[in-house]
Amino acid sequence: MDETQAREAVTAPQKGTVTQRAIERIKAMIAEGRLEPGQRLPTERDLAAQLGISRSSMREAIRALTVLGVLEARHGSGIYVTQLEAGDLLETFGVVADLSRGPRLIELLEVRRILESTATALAAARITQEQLAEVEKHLTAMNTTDDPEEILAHDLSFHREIASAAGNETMAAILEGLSSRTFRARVWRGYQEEGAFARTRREHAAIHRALVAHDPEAARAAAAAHVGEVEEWLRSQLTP
Amino acid sequence: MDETQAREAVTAPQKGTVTQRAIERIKAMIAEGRLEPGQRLPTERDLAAQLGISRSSMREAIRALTVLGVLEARHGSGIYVTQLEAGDLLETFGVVADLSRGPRLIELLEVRRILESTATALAAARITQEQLAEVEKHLTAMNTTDDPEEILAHDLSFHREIASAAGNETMAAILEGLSSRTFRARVWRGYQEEGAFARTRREHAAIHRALVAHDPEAARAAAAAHVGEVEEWLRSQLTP
DNA sequence: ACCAGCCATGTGGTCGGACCACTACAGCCG
DNA sequence: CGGCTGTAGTGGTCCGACCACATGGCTGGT
Repeated sequence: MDETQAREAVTAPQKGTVTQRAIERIKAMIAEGRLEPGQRLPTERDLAAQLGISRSSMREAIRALTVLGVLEARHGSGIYVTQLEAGDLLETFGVVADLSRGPRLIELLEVRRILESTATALAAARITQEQLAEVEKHLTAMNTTDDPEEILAHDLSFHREIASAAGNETMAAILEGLSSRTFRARVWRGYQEEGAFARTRREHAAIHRALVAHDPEAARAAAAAHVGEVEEWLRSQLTP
Repeated sequence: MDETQAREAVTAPQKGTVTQRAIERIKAMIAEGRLEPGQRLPTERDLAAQLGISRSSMREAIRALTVLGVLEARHGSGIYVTQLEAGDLLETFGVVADLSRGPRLIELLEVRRILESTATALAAARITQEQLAEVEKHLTAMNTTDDPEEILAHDLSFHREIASAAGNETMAAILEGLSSRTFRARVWRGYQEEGAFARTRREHAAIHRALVAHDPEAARAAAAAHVGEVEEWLRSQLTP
């Protein structure tokens, strides 16, 4: 047993699986600042040797941190720490939305209503002319096409631009996850069949008016009503 | 159609790594309801054979879904689908908080302020006598000890009980992540050194009063002020 | 001298097999 | 009948080999 292994034996008392320990070690390295965003890590083989575990276990640890958006593996090049930006880390939030059903779907929508209304209110106070123009672009594009796929895409962009204008990228990323593609697609499926499409258009117009007027309270109310509308519909679907 | 496309048509679309595909396959199985919460999956060896990949790759996929809180592996027993409850899936949210620094920490705190104030307002309207008693238990316990570790624990429980009383488990789970252990510990380190401890006690008392009075507006204001206080302190620390 | 293209090197990605640690259950023994 | 033990089956770990890809230096031509 060499000195490295000897130190490990004292430092790391057998808690949990070796892979779990490896995950914690790497996370700790980043938290302590020993690994900067964008920096390249040692190779899988070296890392495994450093922690005294096999490459297989180390790969599982790396894979775990990869899906969490903390690390990024580039085939043939190396492993890198992500920029640790909101978007990188909160991508997993979409997974939650995708796998949630029934009552939890409504709870998620409730959270979205709270955040979206506040974000829209903030946006009304802070939005610039350029950002407003971008919002309008998606609004008109949404109203001039009949392709549901395209409408959905512009709808998402519409809200994303607003959330971004609120000046909190973290909140924007969370809302992005809560409005993830499959999540909305699932809800939309039966939603627009009930002729609620015109209403959605009116609600978007109301939000836009509040943004133009820089009226936070009106924006909050309009956004809350918009999400609440979907929320109510979904609630009625679950308890017929 | 070239040869590559022809081969893909017969076997499987070669998009991304095999592990990534395996993750998607399992996620899809759950999303489609073919795997129920709590259900036991086939063994790693069987799963690998079914998808035509090696056990190593399958293990990485399983590990990835494990850290996301979707699956749970019990040594010697098997792999199971979690209950897919908010707590299971949003545990990873704590990782984000742990690895966030600087401006993003403030953004996270801002999100927490929005959610916590709303949750506290909801709790004021809905809280029962039993839940109120539980809240009071942590409040008094927090005020009758000097052990910072214990104070922190009761502080966390205090807010968790309130969030739970709001009736939205998903929101409670998110707030739990935003107040994760290391996150708060980091902030507290220098915070209470500035004699802000008495103020924290007053703020908690104000929140409690609002809950007793079933006054949502007062509760919202008290909670917003409470989190905002920490937020302001942190902001001043970052831009000296 | 310069540049394009090739190729050696090193990296992550995949595979198969072996063994260990643990759980669960059936069957045995008291 | 109940507790105990043995055993089959599971996830956990390790090893070594090979593949796919990215990179940078080197070779060959111009």
